[in-house]
Parts: sequence; structure tokens; C-alpha cells
Amino acid sequence: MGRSPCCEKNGLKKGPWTAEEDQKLVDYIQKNGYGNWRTLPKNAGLQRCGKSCRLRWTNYLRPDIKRGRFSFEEEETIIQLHSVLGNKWSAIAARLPGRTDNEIKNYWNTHIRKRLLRMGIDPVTHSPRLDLLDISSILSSSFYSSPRANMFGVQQSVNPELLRLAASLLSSQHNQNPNLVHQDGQVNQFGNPHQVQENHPVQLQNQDCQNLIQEIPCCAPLNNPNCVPFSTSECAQLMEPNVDQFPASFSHFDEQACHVNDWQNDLDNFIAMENYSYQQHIIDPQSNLTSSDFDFNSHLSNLSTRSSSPASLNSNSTSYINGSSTEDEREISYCSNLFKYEYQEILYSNFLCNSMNIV
DNA sequence: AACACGGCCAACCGCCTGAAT
DNA sequence: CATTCAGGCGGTTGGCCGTGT
Repeated sequence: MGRSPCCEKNGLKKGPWTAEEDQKLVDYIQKNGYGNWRTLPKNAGLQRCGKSCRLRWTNYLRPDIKRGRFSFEEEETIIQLHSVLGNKWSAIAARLPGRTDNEIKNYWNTHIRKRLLRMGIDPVTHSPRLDLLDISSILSSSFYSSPRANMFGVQQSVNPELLRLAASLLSSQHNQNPNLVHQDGQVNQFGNPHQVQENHPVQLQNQDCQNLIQEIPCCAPLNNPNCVPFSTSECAQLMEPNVDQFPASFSHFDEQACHVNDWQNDLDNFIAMENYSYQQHIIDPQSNLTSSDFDFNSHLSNLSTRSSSPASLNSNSTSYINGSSTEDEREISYCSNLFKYEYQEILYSNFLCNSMNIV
């Protein structure tokens, strides 16, 4: 014999709550406290299921609920936590005072998810949508063909179709590689900078690196005679620590609105940095975040044109920091991040070129 | 003005887990 | 130990509302 039923299933009201019902529920809880939702509706004089009462209270009537637009910090927190926790809305809500799981879930599905998709990022894995990766578009992009690309040693005379295939194979193989699992059992995911911060920095072990490298020459089934795995010394070089760290000169992108002109300076600084090995970033599975042929300049220009206050976009934006940023400002921030990922994508394609020794 | 469409979000649905019996 | 359900959770829905035509 189990518990007795909490309530009669029939005859209970459903649908939107009226102000009168709200008042009854609030009055009752203020007087008696909440809990025992089974008997609460009857005691409060409500023709509602206890479950409905609990939801109404926790999602709407609770006095400590924060109303209004999500701040940028909250949004960033949601993204970071989601990258670690997934759709654990209650767990995410627990770290956002005043916000309910339902509210966060709705905000994710209506705002953040769409934005990530627009950026070419899978909102589930927070990784680049490698299924959509078209390296040929990268190779033909204006940046890739620019002199700066040459400064990276990017080889441009490659077979784009082969690269596309390689990326696809690499992605599918990597996602199934049991050797790329954290000690706590969490699988490494592509392009997930937040996860690095929230979890453990990715430390590719020697065997991991070897395995990964072995996967790269995935043109082998194509009987490509130029397919040459990395040597041991090259692997060692690729295994340098802090592979998850992006060059310091880019760090401000994560903290404040993008200065329209700064990205160019950052790029120059980035390239000029001594002792920088692009291979560190390429080999890092966290760095494969990508959007194919994203035109940062034109997009930024478009956003500035649309903004009601262009000046605010041309300087370090304090409004961005205090949470009153506009959609455009937010998008510029994302674009700046996307800009980073575009570099990494180029480096990644170069890595594929090198690994396959294609000329 | 009327209609269509899409975004938003409160509320519901169904499943799972642990506690009560 | 088996049964039953409360509470909690994530997924989904449906109605409201703003916008475009």
C-alpha cells in the first residue's frame, strides 16, 4: 500500500492563473509557509493541483524572483554553465539568484540558442558545427587569401575537397575517441573555452596526442601517398602546455565590448608574438570552434550602422559591462569571439594541410 | 483595418527518483 | 520488498502580443 493520492484529478482548474488565485496562494504561503503541496490547494481554497500551485509559486509568485531582461553577465554565466552542465536548468538556475529554471530555459531557447546557431556553433555541444564545416569556403575567404594568412604559413594550394573530408572524418573519429575523456569521465568537446575554465584545462597526454595525430592523416584510406603521420618530436612540440590559452592580447575580447579598431591591432600583435606556436592551438580540440566564411568587417560595419548609438560601439563600452548593453553590442562581442575562432579555423586547416603533407 | 506570421513565455505534460506506506 | 505517489525536472505546447504586409 502506497501513499494516498495527492488530489482528485478531475474538477481541477487548469490554464492561466487569475489575480484572485494568485492572491489566495500568496496569502496562504505568507501565513503558513510552503511545502506539502498536496494539501495546500484545499487549505488555500484553490481548485488547483498541488503541482500547479508549486509551479506558480516557484516560477512567478516567489518574492525573490528577479524580473526583467537578463544582464550580459547573467547571459554569459548561462552559456558557461550550459557548456558544462548541459540542459540542467535547475542546476544553472541555482547559480543565478532570482532566476528560475523555467525562465532560463525559455531564455536559452528563444535567445541564446538562436544566437549560437547564427554563429555556426552547436548549442548542444558548444562546438563548431563541423558537419557544416566547409574548408573550401575558408580557403576562398578574403582573409585566408590575404598576406596575413601567409604569415601563418598557410598553404593555399590544397585540395579543398580532401580537406573537407578530412575535417569530417577527424570530427567523427575524435568524438568517439575514448582516449579523449577527462579523468572525471567527461568527454572532451571541440571548441569549448568555457568548459576549460569551469572544468579542468585540457591536458593532452602523450597517448592522446599520438592517437589524435594518428587520426589526422585520415586521407590514408584514399591511398594518398603523401599521408605522413607526425613524428614523435613533432608530437612533443604539439603537446606544449597551456594549449587552451588564447594569446593574452585577445583576452579583453572576453571582458568588454570590442573596440572596432582594436581587432586589427590585436591581429598584428597576435602575429608578432614571439615564441608563439600556432600548432599549440590547432592540436587543441578546444580550439576547433569555427564559423566558415565569416566576414567580420562587413558584419561589424553593418552592426554599427544599425546601432542607434554608433559611438558607443567605437569605444570601450561601460554599458556592456554593467548589463545594459544593446543587442548590437552583444553581437559585436560574439563577433569578436567568432573572429578568434576564424583564426583558429585557418590554423586548423593549415594543420590538416601539414599533417597530410599536401602541396 | 484586417490578416498572417513569428517570438515569447507561462503553464502543462510526462518521466524519473526517492520517500512513504 | 513491492507498491504508490510527491516532488522535481526537462521538454513541449498554446495563447498572447507585436510586427509586417
